[in-house]
Amino acid sequence: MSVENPASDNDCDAGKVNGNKSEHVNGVHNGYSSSEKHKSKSSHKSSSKDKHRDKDRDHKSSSKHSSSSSRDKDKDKEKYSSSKSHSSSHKSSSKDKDRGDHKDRSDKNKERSDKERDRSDKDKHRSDKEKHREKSDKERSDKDKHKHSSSDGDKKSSSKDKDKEREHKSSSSSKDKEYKSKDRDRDHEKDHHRSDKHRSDKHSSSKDRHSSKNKEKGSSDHLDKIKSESDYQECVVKEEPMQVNEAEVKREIKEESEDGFTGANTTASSCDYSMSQFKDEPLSELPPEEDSEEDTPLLERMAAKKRAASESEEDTPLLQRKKSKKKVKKETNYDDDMEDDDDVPKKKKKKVEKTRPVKVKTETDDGPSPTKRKKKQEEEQEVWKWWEEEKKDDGTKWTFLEHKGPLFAPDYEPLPENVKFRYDGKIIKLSQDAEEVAGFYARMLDHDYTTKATFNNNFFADWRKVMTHEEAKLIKDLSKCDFKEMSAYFASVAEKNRNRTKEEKAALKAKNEEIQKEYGFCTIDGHKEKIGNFRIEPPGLFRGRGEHPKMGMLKKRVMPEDVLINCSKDSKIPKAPPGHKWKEVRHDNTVTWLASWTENVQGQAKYVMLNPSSKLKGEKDWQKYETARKLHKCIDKIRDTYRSDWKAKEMRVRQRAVALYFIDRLALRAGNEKDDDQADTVGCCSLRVEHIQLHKEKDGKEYVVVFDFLGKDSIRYYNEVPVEKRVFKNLELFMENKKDSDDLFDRLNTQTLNEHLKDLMPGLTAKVFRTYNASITLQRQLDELTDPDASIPEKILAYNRANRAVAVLCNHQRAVPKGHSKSMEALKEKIQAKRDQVDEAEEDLREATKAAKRGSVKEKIACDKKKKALERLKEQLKKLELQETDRDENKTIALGTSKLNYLDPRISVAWCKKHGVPIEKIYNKTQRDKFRWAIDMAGPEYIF
DNA sequence: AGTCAGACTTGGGAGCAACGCC
DNA sequence: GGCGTTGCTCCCAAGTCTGACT
Repeated sequence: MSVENPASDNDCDAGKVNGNKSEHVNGVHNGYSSSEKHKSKSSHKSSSKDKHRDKDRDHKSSSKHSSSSSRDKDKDKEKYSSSKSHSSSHKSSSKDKDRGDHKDRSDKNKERSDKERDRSDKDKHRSDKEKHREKSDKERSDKDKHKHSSSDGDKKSSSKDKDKEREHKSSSSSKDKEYKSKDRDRDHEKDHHRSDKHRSDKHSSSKDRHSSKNKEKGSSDHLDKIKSESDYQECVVKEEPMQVNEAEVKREIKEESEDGFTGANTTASSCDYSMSQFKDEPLSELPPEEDSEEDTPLLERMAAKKRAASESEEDTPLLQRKKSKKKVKKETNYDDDMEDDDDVPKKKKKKVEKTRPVKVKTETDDGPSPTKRKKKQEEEQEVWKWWEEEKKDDGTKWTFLEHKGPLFAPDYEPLPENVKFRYDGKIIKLSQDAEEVAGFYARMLDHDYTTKATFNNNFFADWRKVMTHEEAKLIKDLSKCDFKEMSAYFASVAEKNRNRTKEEKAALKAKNEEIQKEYGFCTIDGHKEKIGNFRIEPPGLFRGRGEHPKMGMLKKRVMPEDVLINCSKDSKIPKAPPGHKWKEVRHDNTVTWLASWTENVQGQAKYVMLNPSSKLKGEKDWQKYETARKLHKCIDKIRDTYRSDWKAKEMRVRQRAVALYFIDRLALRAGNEKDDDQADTVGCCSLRVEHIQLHKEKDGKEYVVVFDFLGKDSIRYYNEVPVEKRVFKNLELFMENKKDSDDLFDRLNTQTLNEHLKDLMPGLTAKVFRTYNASITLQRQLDELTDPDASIPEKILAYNRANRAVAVLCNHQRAVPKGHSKSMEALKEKIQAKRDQVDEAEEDLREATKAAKRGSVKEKIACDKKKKALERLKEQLKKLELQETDRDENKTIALGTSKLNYLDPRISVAWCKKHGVPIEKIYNKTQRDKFRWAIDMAGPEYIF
């Protein structure tokens, strides 16, 4: 198939509107009879999507501005900078948008209530919509029928999915050809639609936006590549077949199936792409095209070959290690060994002697200074080596649990008499409840939130609810309220707190430690463990992220009467505060929470749970990484499966396959459906047509998909990804006859996706791909970037770069730290000063060398000294320069999340041990506590 | 089969303590 | 010891996923 259309022409497809929008909205449940409740929800959703579309436009146009401004700022950046400018630009843009959005918001609120009214009407119309949907499907197939007289398969696609499934099972493989020719014909068709007016405003503006972004992007860089993995295609298509690896692949697959892999039938043979083509380039890890030192494609390919060769052996060292450690002879059963190794969290085959708490000496390299000694002592605390114990498999989380219950927020302290609240210029003495809530708002007066209409409206409505009758009668307009004195008072209190004397601070610290001691620990199965959040959330105003419709609502004070306590029957039951009682005391050992309550704003349950260093959390974490490692073993098979599914006859299967490809390759989140009373954010399954743009050619690359949407926490995901032609064609197909606000994957949801994944591998869910790809990326980046002969600071920089690559892959962004530019300037000055010193020292050395040549022993000694001084200075300079690079590269990327949640800690531990880097340089105290199991068990040869 | 509540993980930001430099 | 900076901890919102219920 040849490329027939210029790049932008795909845009028009999204605009080819016909048919009823809810056809597609409801498509997820296509063909199944749904409950009335569901029906109304679905139809409801379609109107909300119009709203979303408007919102998204706002968001997009504002992002255009910011990207160009940040372009100027970031002009002089070296590597990595371009991808960051995207992210930073987005953050500022969404803030800008927030400020100018009030009107919009109230309109939307209105729209929402209209929607509520319309809901019942929509229910009525639903059956009509279903008819429309069927009609539309039929139209599609009719169209195809025109083109291909033999396309009987597609006629069937107009009927319900179940029927289709049945029919397709019996239909022949000729349908593949059909699809191919349909694809071709759709290309033709799109040519006709080029002048379609739907391409117009939105698309031209978005094109502008993207072109500005491209400029901003500048030359491609390492991290961008990791994120966009732009040469995935190149790898797949151009990579030389590797004979040796292919053999290994076959062996591995055989082993996998022997291992009990019960995946769906992979039809690799019928696939256009042979396995060897991508065996060596897992989706997560692609050789950059044209980058500097560490990124040459040739090198990468060589590394990939090396990797592939070593991958097949990867478990052996581990096994050997384990065997030698345990001195257990298990030579006869390979599978058993494997399980022993990999499924430890699930079951330990060999019963390990139950460990008592032991003093664990941590791996510090600290010097003997008093403070450090103290620190060291703290680290030598009692540690429960739970990972050496046998794991229970019966679903119970504990047998004994005792704790003090949660700590409640302090009671409200009324304002001093001299702090006044004014309404319409007049001093008003508020009742205590009204004053407390007013205080919540006054505290946030300087915050962006109070410029948002939604926030203000919600706050005011809830505030009025706690007012006395008289207050409510009087206070009717928020704009007439003057909270300034209150705000100033809170600011002064904060100031005073900051300036507390040493003694006051010490007293406060002691008090907090006391509280921590009393409430911060629990006893679980004979061990004392730290609790994560023993404080009940204090009342305040709800701060939803992004455009949250409930922002500003009052989060009420939680009372003991709202709280459930969970502990064991035979424990000392915690006492409710005097004069109060618990809502309930239960003894449920199948859950891990100690206390819970339901928060009033969203009606969500909140829990008091254990600290990440605890057994319960650690075990779960360990298991998570083991599942990801299991995925590593069958990832090729799974990739084969979804690639062959791109050609499936059923739309449902095709959509699932393409979605899975995105989840795997781009580490997208699953994307559950959301209600209208939450911010409009999406993940893979909930992507809408408006969130992607298709370009047959963009910046010299073929079949580019541009993703632009708000993900979790309303953080923007923007990525231009060249995809394989088949994916591209499928996307065109999915977008056909849909509106911008329609679901891209209308036959897919997270439940069905995860069900499918479970069939491919037990325990597999969409989330596992993120963990897997993050961890494997770290491991490979570390292999690639670490120079064994480099200094420790250089190695740490390499580690941070590898970590950064993962953060970019997972789209973990942060706002540029407040004082960033200032601190960078200071650092630059420092570097310049050091350079001057180096120059001076060089000059000194030159003269000293001259003198030494003709001079005495004394002068030679002086020369040596100068030499050493120069070396020292150069080293210092290098360290500073590394610091500069590291800090700047980190400007808009948040490393913490990936480090804490996605990277198998054993990879980092092994790397530290292998390269002689102290673990403290990578993990701080808290992180070391959390990952103690990994630090203890991983040797330098550990492989993910 | 669909829906929903419950349980748990993931996520960025605010605030403050600790650190390092002068 | 003062001050600026860094990094840690806490906070709590927002996801994912499961399993019970209808």
